[in-house]
Amino acid sequence: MVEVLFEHIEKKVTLSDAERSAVKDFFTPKSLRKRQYLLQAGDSCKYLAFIAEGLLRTYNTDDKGNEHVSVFGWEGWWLSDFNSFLTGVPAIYNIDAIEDAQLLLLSRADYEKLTLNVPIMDRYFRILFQNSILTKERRLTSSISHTAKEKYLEFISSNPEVSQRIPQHLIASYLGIAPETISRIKKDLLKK
Amino acid sequence: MVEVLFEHIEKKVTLSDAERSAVKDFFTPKSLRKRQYLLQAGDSCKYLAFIAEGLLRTYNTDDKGNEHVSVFGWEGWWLSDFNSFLTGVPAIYNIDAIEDAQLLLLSRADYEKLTLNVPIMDRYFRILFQNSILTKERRLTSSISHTAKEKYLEFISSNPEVSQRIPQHLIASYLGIAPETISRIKKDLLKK
DNA sequence: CGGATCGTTGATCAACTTCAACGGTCGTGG
DNA sequence: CCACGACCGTTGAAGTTGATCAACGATCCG
Repeated sequence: MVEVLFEHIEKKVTLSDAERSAVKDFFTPKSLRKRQYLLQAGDSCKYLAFIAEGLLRTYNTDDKGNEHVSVFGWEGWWLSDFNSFLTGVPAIYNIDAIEDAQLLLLSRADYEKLTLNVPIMDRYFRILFQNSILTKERRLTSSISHTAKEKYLEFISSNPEVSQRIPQHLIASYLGIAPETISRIKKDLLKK
Repeated sequence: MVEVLFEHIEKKVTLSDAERSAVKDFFTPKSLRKRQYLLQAGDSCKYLAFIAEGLLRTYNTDDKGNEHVSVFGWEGWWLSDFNSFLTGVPAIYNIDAIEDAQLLLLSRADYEKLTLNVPIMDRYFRILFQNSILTKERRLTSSISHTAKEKYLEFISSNPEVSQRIPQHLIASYLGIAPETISRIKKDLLKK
């Protein structure tokens, strides 16, 4: 399981054997069943979770009781309520499993220790976050300037495999459009 | 001018004198007049720009010729077309000055050198990006789940001073709503 | 002074949401 | 092992929000 993690890390930085074994010790494996929570809003988010296998979602519930998916995570991604994780305030997001999952957890304290003891991990996370910013930037632009149809097509074409694994009403929630609208978009596409 | 930069850096990490003078050498000052471009779409983005003074915007122009502001930057922020900066591909964003500005530029090569020579700067950027992710996360949630009115109110209340300095049609563009809509929202608010 | 820039207002229109009802499929407990 | 309920997607009809188009007024600046 740790191999998935190293594989992912070594796409971005090179680790010595010493570093590799130092890194390994900070992580705790955890498995999650479908529908099981990793984090519930209101709790403090104790961990950064690396997904070795499976599919999860981060979502929040607004004042009117509507759920909004904000992130999907699958093999090779990290999830957490970052704000809660970093500052200790109660989480506003829930995280649960869409598919059974295998995770590697990193606690707040260990995150600090890891980046201090193994400086190259600062670099790894810096690069990771850099890429994450690019992704969010793109999504923001898309969310602001594209139609529902464009957003949907963009999503499935930039995530061809995972989009198959995610129920459509969750994709709708992620894109901020009504599930019925996706239904109609698909119908519309078939006509042509 | 460099003091603004150090002030900002030292909010996140502590620098030794040696580090401080090492860091300083990597930056080139540049001043920009109102309306002047820092970057034009199509060019490659050569620099990360730290804003010591002034106000800038990042925007792109879509197929229909509409401009979409994606980021505002002011004192203490960094701007660039990240993707272009990191990968060298032509920029899709324009960056120009809304107010006269004083910048400190960091080239791609120097960014690499800086983070390699002064590892604590990896940490600085890691923390910077961490925060940037939080901001974008929030904006994404807002953009997906809030009404035009809520987005507008959120923007001015979370950016009380700068929002005064930005023309309203640019705020509209940033929020992805029509300028007329902001006009009507304001009118509506006055009634109460 | 005259044009460019920015905000306002009114009228119309389109995209998408909401509400309601229905059909299919999956999984769990009797 | 079947039946029932939860879950998910689909379809139709009606309603709303916000965009678009057009015209106008104000202000700023060269």
